[in-house]
Amino acid sequence: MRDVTSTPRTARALARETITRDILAAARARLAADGPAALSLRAVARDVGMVSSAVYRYVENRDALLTALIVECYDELGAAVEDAEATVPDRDDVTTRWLAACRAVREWSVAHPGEFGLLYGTPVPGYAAPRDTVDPATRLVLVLVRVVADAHAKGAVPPLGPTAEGGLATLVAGARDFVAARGLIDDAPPELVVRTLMAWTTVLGTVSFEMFGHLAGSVDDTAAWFDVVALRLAADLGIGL
Amino acid sequence: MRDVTSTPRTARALARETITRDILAAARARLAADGPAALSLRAVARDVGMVSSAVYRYVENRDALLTALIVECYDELGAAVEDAEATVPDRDDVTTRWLAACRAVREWSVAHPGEFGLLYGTPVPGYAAPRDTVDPATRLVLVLVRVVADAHAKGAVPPLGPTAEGGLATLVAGARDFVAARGLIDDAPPELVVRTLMAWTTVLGTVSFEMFGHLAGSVDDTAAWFDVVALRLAADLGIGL
DNA sequence: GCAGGACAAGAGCGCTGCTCTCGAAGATGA
DNA sequence: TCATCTTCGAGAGCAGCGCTCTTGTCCTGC
Repeated sequence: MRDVTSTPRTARALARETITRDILAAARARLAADGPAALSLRAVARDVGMVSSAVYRYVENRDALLTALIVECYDELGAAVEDAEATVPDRDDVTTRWLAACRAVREWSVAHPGEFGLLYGTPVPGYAAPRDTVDPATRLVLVLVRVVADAHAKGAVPPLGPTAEGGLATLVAGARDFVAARGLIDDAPPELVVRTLMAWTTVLGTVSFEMFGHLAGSVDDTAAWFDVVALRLAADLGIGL
Repeated sequence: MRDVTSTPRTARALARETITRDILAAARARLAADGPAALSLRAVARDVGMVSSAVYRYVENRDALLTALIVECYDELGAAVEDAEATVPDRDDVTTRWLAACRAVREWSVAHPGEFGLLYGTPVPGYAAPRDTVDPATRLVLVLVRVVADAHAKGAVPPLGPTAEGGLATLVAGARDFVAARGLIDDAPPELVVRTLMAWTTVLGTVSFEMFGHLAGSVDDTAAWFDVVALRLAADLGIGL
């Protein structure tokens, strides 16, 4: 976002920076309050004491504002999960590290429902997430993968699936390249990759269900339910007892 | 929706019925084309050749229109899954029945992205799904539960989870009541209920990931990926080989 | 046949995203 | 220092939105 090419920090450039930050902060507050679809550029303009046309000096359009918010939220969520996982003292206790990371995902989501909807809900109508957003999105997944990779290095092996055909490797080729490129596991067992991807899907699905109200009537104590799910996923991954 | 109390089918009542149907159909088309958040009452009014205020004679407001569409979509999806599961000839082949039902969920969703977003995506801003929508929503889940119940009756038992504490029963009390009230399994094993709920979450999570683009870069052949997931879920449920 | 009700259309309110113009203020080169 | 050039904020305006109210017309039940 900030220009690297040592721009002279004139009064104008400084003002521009702070005002841009203000606009983003106001938009973030609106997002938290009303949800992504109701985010109105005019409303954030009023919040920062500007007329709507003036904010177009700082933000290209509504979509650009949403993109900036998406990046910010992915980053915040990723950081929260990183912190939660990193503060588990016993680094050998992979199950606890897994649980801590998963819990952090849910807790951030519960605390930020509007932001969650922006990240993982229905894409805003005409809006297509640009490339800038995929990188911050991986930050969170990386934490989970790292935990699984550590467990795998310690000898944990997931139970084999029903059809252990060779085509599995090409099916999840993208995901395998992803972990290999980051030096986590090279030549990861396809079954492990499949199970990790499934687990991540279930984690987010569980949070989604809770956030969007699809668990109503089936489960009351959603926090306890989430823990049960996360622990069973750990077992399916070959982690834990 | 339709009045049961034998309304005299005068020309006016007849016209009212067909026009209401036209409006719903137009709204459905708009929903499929533009997604739920962009559904505009004025646009559907134009599509049916009316002025916007005239539509309010037939639809209370935008939320009511959305509710009607939600019910219609849940019903359509439920019927599709029911059909797919029912046409599996070998009723003893529970795995195939499970796979057929799961595939139907994905295929309907892929064919109806806008509708999927309405059902399982971010709730529309000020909109809260009324009670009318929860019943049609269960139709689809019921198919999956019935398959699991049949497998259970045949002796299938899911692998025990990591912590088989007694609290599990109260945690999923709502879901157990749900299946008991419909005479599927009374006194269902909590572990089975947990596993079924988890499986349903993963199925929808997988479809969600595909629909909302979170699988991009990890998996290319999403249809094959879905089958792999569904089969592993069957295994985790104690169904299948 | 006539009164009452259903209906379609139009105007209007306040909101939205976004564009264009204009005057003021800050930055910059001669 | 001063003229120029750029940036900025405000305002007006366009087209669209959900929704309400009024008006005139047509249909239906008595």
